[in-house]
Amino acid sequence: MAQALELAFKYSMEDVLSRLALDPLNCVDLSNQTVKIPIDETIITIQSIGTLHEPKFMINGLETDQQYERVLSIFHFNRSLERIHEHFLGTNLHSLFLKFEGTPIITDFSLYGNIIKSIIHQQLNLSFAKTLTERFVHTFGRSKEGIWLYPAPEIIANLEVSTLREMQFSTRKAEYMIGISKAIAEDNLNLKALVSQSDDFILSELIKYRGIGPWTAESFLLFGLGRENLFPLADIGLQNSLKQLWNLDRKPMKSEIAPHLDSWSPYNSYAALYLWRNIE
DNA sequence: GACCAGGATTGCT
DNA sequence: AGCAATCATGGT
Repeated sequence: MAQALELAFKYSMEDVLSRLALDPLNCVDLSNQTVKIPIDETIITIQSIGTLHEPKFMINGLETDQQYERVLSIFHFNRSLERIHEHFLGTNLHSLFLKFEGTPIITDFSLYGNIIKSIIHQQLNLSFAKTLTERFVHTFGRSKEGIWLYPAPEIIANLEVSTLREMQFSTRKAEYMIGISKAIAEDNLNLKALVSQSDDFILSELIKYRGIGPWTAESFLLFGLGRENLFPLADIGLQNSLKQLWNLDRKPMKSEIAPHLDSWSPYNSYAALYLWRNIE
C-alpha cells in the first residue's frame, strides 16, 4: 500500500536523510532520497519527492493506520516547524535557524535502542561509539530486509559481562547495559508506559537505574520521545558547538550556558539539535 | 605520549 | 552538596 503525503510547512528531508546517513545502521539511499525504517516487524520505505518549500513524500509498505501514525510521529510530519523557526529568529541562534531551516527532530525507531545507544555513547568519541554500536547490533540484533534491528532486551539481559568486555565495552558499561536490559525484560521498567508522563517524572524515574544519568535520560526524552524542551548541558558536543559559535577559546561552562535556556524555551531541544547540526 | 571523548558512579571531604 | 578519581580505548 502506497501513501502520498504533502506538508504545509517547510521541511528539509534532505537534511533528515543526511543526518540519518551518519548512522551506518540506518538504511538510507541518498541518490533516491529514500530511507527504510523498521516499525515493529514491518519495514516502511519513505521517499522524498518534494522540496524544502513543498515537501512531498511517498510512503510504501504500510499495513495499518497505526504504522502510518508512527511514521508521522517519528519524522514529526505532523508538527509544524513554523512557530519554532519564528521563535528562534528572535534569539541569539537566529543564524543557525536560517542555515538549517526546516530541520525537524527525528525520533529513534526503538525506545530500547535509544537507551542502549546512549549508554554506549557515554563519554566516548563519536567514531569509536559508532563502531561499538554497530558491533553490538551486528552481534546481538538481527537483520530484516537489509535493516539491522536492535536485539530484544531479553537477549542482553542474559549476557555475561565478560562477553561484552571481549567486544571492547568497559566492565561498567557492560554492567549498565545488562542491568537495564534485565529491568526492562522483567518489566520493572516499561519504557512505552513512560510516554504519557511528564518530562520531570520520566527523568526522575530513569535516573534511578545504574548507568542512566541526566544526559542519558534527557537524550531519551529528546530522541526517544521527541520532547521539545531539553538541552543536555553535560553534552560535550553542545559545549564545543557553543564554543565555536561564540568564538570562545575554551568550552563554555554549564553556568554560562544555562542563562540562555529561558530565551530558547519552550524549544530547547531544537536549540540543541541545530547546535549539533552545526558541528557535524 | 599526552589529552580528550554526545558521562556516570563511587568515595572522599 | 561538591569535587576528584576511575573507567577502556580510539582519535587527534
